[in-house]
Amino acid sequence: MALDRSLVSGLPAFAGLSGAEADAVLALARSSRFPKDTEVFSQDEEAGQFFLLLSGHIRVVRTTSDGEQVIARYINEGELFGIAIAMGRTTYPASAVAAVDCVVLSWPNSVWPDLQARVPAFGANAYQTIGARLQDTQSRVMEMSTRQVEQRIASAVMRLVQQSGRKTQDGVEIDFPITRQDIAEMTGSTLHTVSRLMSAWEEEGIVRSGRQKVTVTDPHALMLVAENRRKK
Amino acid sequence: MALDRSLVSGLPAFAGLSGAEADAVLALARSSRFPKDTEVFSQDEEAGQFFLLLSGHIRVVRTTSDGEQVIARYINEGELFGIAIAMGRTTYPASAVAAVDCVVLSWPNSVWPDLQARVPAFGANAYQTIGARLQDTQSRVMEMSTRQVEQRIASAVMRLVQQSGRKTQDGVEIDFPITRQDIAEMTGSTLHTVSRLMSAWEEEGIVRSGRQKVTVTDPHALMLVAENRRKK
DNA sequence: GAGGCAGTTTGCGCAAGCGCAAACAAAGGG
DNA sequence: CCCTTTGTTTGCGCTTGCGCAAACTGCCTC
Repeated sequence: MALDRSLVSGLPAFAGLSGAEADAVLALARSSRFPKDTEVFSQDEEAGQFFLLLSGHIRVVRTTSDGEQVIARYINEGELFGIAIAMGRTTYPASAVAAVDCVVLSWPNSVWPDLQARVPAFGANAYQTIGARLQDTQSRVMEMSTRQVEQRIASAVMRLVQQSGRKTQDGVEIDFPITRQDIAEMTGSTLHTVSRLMSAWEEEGIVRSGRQKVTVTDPHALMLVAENRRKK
Repeated sequence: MALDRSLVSGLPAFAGLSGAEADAVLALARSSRFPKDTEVFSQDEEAGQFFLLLSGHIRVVRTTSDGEQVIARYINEGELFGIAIAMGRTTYPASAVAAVDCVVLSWPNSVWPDLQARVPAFGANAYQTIGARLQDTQSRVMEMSTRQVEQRIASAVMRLVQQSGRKTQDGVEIDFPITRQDIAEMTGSTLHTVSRLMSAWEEEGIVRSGRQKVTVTDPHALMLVAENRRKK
C-alpha cells in the first residue's frame, strides 16, 4: 500500500526533497499505529528501525541503572525519532512511549546507507535534527546548572506550550496529557515541588491546571517567572 | 606547505579514509597554533571554519545571558570541534579556549559540501562525533537530574582522568591545568563545594591535588564515590 | 626578594527544595 | 454506583549545598 507524498510534504524532515525523492523515501516506509502508553522502542534494545511521527506525541525517556527516569524530550508531529543509525549507534539510548495514540512511519535501518546515497537531502535533514537536539540538550544543561527550580519548571512549561500548545478560551493548553511527575522528570525536580509551584502560579492567575492538564493563561507572566524577573 | 598524512592517521576523524582521501582532506586544511588562554572561536560569532585539535586541550564554554559560564566539554587531541556547519548552524554555540598551548587544523566551511561529496567517510565521522556528543550531553542531563553533587563531581573527575590522564608515580593526573572553578562549571556547582569535597577526598587518600592540578591516587575508591557506594 | 595576583581553603549561617506522610480528588472499570 | 487506581495537594522537618567572608598560599613579575 503506497503512502501519499501529501502526508509528509511540508515536514522539515522532507524539506528540500523533490516530489520524486519524497516518493522514493516513502516507498521504503511502513506506517503503523501505537496506542497511548505503548512503547515504540525500548532503551538498550537493538536498533532496527528509525521513525517519523505523523501524528500524536511521543515521550522519550531514559532510565538510570537504579530505576530513576528522566524525560529526554517530547517528539512533536513531523519529527524524526529513534535515529540511532544516524548517530552511529546500534542500540536505542532511550525508550519512546506514545503519550497519546500515535501514527508513525518507520524505515528499516538497512535502507539507510542506500537512502543517504540516493536522497542526500533526507540524510542531511536527519543530521540537522541531531544537531538541533544537541543544541537543545546543551541548553538544558546550562539551565540546570545556572537556574533554580522554579525558573526551570517555568521554562519547561513555556517550551511545551510553544511547541505543543493549543489555544482554548482560557489561554494556551498543552495538548497532550502530562503529569506533575512528567514535568518533574523533565526538569530534575520532584512532583511535590512542581505541584507546589503550579498551585502558587494558579493563585497568581498565571496558569490553570488539573489532572494531566496544564493551561497557561498568562504566558507573559510565566516568561517573567522563567527569567526570575517577576515582581512577587 | 603540505601537511603529512602521518599527522592524522589513526585519528578517529580520519578512520576509514584511504591514504589518498586523507591527503585530499589535508590539502584543504591549514594548521595554526593557539597559545594558552587564547580563543579559537567565540560564542555567537559567525562560524567560518571547523577544526581538529592536533595537540593540546581545549575548553568549550557557554556563557549565559547574565554572564554565568558553563563548560560544555573538553576537547582532547584528535577530536573535531567547532563543527557548527555539520549541525546546520551558522554561528558557534559556544566559545573554545586553549587550556594549554594548542596546535589546530582548520578548514573553511566553504569546503564542507565538496568535502562531504568527495570523501563521504570524513563527513560520516563528523556526524558520528556529533551523535556521540549528543549521547554524552544527554547523560550529563541525567546525571544532573538524579545524582547529587558529590557523585557528579566524582564522575566528572573520573571522566577527565580517563580521557586525559597521565600516569605519575602518585597515580593518574589530569594532564592540563584545571581549577576548582572549572570543575564547578562542569558539574553545576560552586568552587567552594568542589574545594570542600576535594579536601575531604584528599583526607581519605583518594586524590592529591594542588593549584590547578588534580591527581587521582585511588581510582577505584573515586569510582565508588561516584556510585555513592563508599562506606564512609 | 618584595609585592601582587590568581587560585584555594575553611568557617558560618541560611534557604531552597527534597523526603516522607497523609489526605484528597478525579477517572475508569466492573 | 461503588471501588480501585492514578494523580494531586499540602504540611512539616531536615539536609544538601550555596553564599558570603576572610584568611591563606603558590607562583609570577618586576
